[in-house]
Amino acid sequence: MSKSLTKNQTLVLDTLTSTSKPLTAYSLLDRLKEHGFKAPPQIYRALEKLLALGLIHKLESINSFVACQHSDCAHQIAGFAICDGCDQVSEIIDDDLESQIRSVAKTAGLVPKKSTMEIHGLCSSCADNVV
Amino acid sequence: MSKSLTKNQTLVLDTLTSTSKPLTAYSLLDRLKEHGFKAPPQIYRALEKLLALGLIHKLESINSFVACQHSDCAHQIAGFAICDGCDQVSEIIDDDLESQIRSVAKTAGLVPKKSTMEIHGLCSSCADNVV
DNA sequence: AGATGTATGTTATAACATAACACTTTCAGT
DNA sequence: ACTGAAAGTGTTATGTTATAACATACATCT
Repeated sequence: MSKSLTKNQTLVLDTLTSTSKPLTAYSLLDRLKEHGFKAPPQIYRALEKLLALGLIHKLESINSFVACQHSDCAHQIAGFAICDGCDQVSEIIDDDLESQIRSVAKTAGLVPKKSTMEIHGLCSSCADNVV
Repeated sequence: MSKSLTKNQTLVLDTLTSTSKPLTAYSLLDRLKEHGFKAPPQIYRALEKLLALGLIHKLESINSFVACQHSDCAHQIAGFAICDGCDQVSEIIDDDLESQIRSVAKTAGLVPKKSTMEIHGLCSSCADNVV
């Protein structure tokens, strides 16, 4: 059995999982104050661990965190499609994308360790509403 | 001739161009204090304009800015290979990458507006030195 | 029990970014 | 050249995101 999560880690993960939208560290802190959280390091330490376990992802372009939408992403390369209208995020895992990233890294002579790909735009329903 | 840049914009762009490594807004501010810059908004406003003109890029994963390496990046879609050892950055523009991004966006039902792709790792010389 | 490794609570501060206001410069249209 | 709109600047203050540092607690192994 894999290592179980601590109370704080579980609370943070559950909050992200049940929200389905990306949350910032400080909005997590707000939501978890009723559970005794008081200061940013409590949140950031839980996030750090969850990231290392591949259970969540950080969206660098919006300084926010989302639960992984797949079972276990620890070593996968994912792309994210982020709707700027409703904040909904889709996580895309795709062999072509992964090989594309490796190929770009190779072009640059880089041994890749970690990558982020984030696409911003409007989802179909938000695009319809703007007109 | 395209619109010319203001003094502040030129100073910021020249600093980025002559450095060839990514700089944060605050390190730009430090370097430009001798030219009369005194407060963050002066830097951020210049950066904002240069971004809009496609003359620089923001690397979201390290909160830093680099000059565009493709003299006039009308391309909105670029990938960046970032060496965590020496901070050197390569900007990659590649038709396959671009179509890959469009395809990922389409999978997610997103009309893409802007995308970021940043790959972290070690360049060949840094990888050799670690051993 | 003692040693080790990890997690936690807490205070303080560092690092990144923008709001708001007053003033100046630029430049197209009359 | 005048003028009004748009863009740029200087400045102060503040908001937002993230980590350093230190003390304490708790679990696990020998």
